[in-house]
Amino acid sequence: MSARTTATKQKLFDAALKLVGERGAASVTVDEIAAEAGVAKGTIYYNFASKDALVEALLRHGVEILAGRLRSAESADDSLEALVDEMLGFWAEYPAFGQLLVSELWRTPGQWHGTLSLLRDDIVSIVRGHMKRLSDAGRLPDGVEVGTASAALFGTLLVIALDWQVFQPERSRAEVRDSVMHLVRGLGPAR
Amino acid sequence: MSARTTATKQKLFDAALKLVGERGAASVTVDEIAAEAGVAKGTIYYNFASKDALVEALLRHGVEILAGRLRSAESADDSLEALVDEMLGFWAEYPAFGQLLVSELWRTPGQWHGTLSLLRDDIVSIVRGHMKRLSDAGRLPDGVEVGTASAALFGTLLVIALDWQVFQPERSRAEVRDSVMHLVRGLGPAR
DNA sequence: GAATTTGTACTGACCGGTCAGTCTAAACGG
DNA sequence: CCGTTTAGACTGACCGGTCAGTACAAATTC
Repeated sequence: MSARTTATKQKLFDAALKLVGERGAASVTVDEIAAEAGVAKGTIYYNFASKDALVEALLRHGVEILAGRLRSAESADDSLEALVDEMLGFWAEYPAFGQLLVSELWRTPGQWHGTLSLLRDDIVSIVRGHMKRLSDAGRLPDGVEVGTASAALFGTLLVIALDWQVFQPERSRAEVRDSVMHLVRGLGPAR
Repeated sequence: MSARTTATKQKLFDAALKLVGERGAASVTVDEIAAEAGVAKGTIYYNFASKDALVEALLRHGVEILAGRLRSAESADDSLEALVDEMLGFWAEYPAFGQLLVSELWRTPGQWHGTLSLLRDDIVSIVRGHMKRLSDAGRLPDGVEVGTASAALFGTLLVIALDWQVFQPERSRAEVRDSVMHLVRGLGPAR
């Protein structure tokens, strides 16, 4: 794949992500994506087999970036705060990807359900590995089921990040991160 | 409104909820909804001004039910467990409504964003009232910001319920509820 | 000169919305 | 009682626009 096609695909990803995240995959037209990317419609069909294939590639691409970030964040600082912070940073940078993901991930017989299940597992298993390591090091309280907790943490962070972006954009990332940490460790009855 | 139209609207809500939840509002056709409800297409337009209006009515209807449940649950048992349990029960009963909500709620300039913001506030404020009462009674740890926490709790429960329905349907409601409570009060570093 | 992109024009299936007409049960009049 | 009218609810064929995908010749890039 030449550098030129890579650049074209990148433009298409950016454009598609923006539009699809905002308005949903089904209601965005291929012509709009082409216009937003500043590219001819034919180019889309030269690079992708169909509109669906473009969206699927977009999903894979996004998850790849997120997975990469989580892995490198983990090697830099293995605390739970660091993981949460990195994920919030990703969602802040690609809010449209969060919107896309959240609106497709739990659609039972959706066209991307198979793909998305696998992608979800990618991310959740990274989180799980992270938490497992914390747990083994005795840095998590006893009794936390790592599998359940990591799936829940991923979903929770996703919606909290979206809520932040959409309904409370004035809050800072650090503030949100602290709220999450606080929520996640402090909401029990007074002790 | 006659009993007949009420029944028709109910059939339309059921049909629309099923299809729209599964496949998304934009990709479900009015003909499909009519067929699923066992009703002629014209009937839909007799009862609702447009496809959008139908979906909007559906959103209001669903939130009304949820709000009613939360209010009555609160009067029966004011613990946090009871609130969580009731909400999980609602999502278990209307999974398609959860799918619809999650895929539209955070769509920034979406056609239903205005309506949805208000509906979200309805629910969140019920949760907030509930938590405020717990907080005043000294049954929450100090420092919990009730506003933030209630929005986060609502979103968190929504995605956890969806994840439960879609990816881990074999788990029982009580089991999920306990995980949530555990997550929400126990994930901090070992103390 | 091969690969990629462009621009424009086109097709055909699909879909939201319309509308003239049907059905039915209740109200009315004799 | 019984024919007639009225009104609300419902029907489904149809129309017009939209949109994914195709076609292709010319231009651009490597």
